[in-house]
Amino acid sequence: MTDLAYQKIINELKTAINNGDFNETMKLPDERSLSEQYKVSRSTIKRALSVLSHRGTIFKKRGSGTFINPLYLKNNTFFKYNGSNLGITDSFDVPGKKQGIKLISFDVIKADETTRRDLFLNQDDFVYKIQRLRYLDDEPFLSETSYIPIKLFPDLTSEIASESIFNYMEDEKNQKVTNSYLTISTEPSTKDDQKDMHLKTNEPVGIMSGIFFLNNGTPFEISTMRVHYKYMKYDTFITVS
Amino acid sequence: MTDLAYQKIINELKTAINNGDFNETMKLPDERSLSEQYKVSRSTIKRALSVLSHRGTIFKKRGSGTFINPLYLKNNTFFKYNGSNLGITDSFDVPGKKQGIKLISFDVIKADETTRRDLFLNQDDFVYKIQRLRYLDDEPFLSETSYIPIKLFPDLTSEIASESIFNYMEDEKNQKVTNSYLTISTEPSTKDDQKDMHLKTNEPVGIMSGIFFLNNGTPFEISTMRVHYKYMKYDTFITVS
DNA sequence: AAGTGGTCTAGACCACCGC
DNA sequence: CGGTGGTCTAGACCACTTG
Repeated sequence: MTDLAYQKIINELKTAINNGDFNETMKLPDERSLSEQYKVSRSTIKRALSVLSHRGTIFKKRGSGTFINPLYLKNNTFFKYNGSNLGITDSFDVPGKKQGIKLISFDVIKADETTRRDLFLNQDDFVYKIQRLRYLDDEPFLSETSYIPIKLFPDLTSEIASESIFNYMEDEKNQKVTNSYLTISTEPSTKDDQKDMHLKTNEPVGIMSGIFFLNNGTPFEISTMRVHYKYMKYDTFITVS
Repeated sequence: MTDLAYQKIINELKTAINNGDFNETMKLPDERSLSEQYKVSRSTIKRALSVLSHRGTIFKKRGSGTFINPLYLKNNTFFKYNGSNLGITDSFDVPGKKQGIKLISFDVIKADETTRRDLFLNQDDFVYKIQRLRYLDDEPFLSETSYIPIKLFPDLTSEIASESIFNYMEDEKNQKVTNSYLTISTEPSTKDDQKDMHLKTNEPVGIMSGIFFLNNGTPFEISTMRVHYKYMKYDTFITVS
């Protein structure tokens, strides 16, 4: 998949951590040892550890060592950023459950003012409006409304929209979605939510809404996702400055 | 405040960007030029640019150059944690509203197994258990349960706990909370939530639960916050790899 | 072909932790 | 004090974009 040294080390360390290889001490080998072990410079080790640290997998203590973040091992979240794909399909990958997508609607409309602003469009640009319902093992858990400029993806079809658009972009068009802004919030469920996701009247939805960008900085998609509250779990690791 | 080269460059570039110095082309000077200009190695420039890129301030295009993220200039509210404080008091700062804290309980208890593991404690370590209710303009909006090891803060008092603990740490003890690992989720409100935060039975709470770390990597506090759904808003910027 | 960012090295020196 | 992570250097070579 990748032949970069630091990526390879990231993956191997992640595997080792998930494997429980360091569970006794919760501590990783020191950087100089890892450098010898993987036969790379200490800088490359630092780079790999830095990525894992920003993901919240590990944290470092100057003078003491590098440790596994205990919360990472709890691993009880549904929305997981796996380090290589920002799409929902991959982010909500639940082992042992099969994902499905049902296309609810697929239209081309004139972008309204807000959409134009967020996607950097001109007055007369058109966008696809796509509504989809996502399933885990035939259980609906997420309802999604997306807007994509037609000029960025003129040959998008309802067939493509019935599966993972991001994966199609990446596999077939060699374009990658590399950045996203998301705002996470929550609301009581609407009647539609209750019908779509089999919710009781007192059960809420999580809302994830934001913009996705291609790697050249072009805004690609606006999306609002309404998520069954039991599947609404988002992990975040924040570092000041 | 800091005398690190890469931090200084981050701040100077940020100022220049906010100043509109690069607005004509939306492009920053190339790395080799910046390296000469700031009289540091190219690696140090790369480090500074990398931080700004992860914050979403800029993005880089191999072969082309480094560009300002247009969204950064358009809407600064996305960058909520670019400031310098992870505390709730500062994070939920709503202009024009006054924050208050009501201390519900303040105890010292023996840490249970999970707490011990998460805070890296020994068998017989004790922790403060602190329950607080937070207000905006006399309207309760967040209920918080926290655990802090007594050995990290032996002189913590109920008076201090009645105000911002993070600000006290920073101002009086010169210790800074620099990292947090939070899981965000949502649930129907409980009877207690409804009473605490004046919620209707169908109105949910947002839940933010996780660990806060000091800048030396020591886990400082475990916290679970139940938030009135209208105040539950979390912004994220994600960059692949 | 020239210019730009990406990866990686080998090593120096500093700052902090715990014994 | 020894061991750990943090900062920074000077440079080599690679991969991609653009004219």
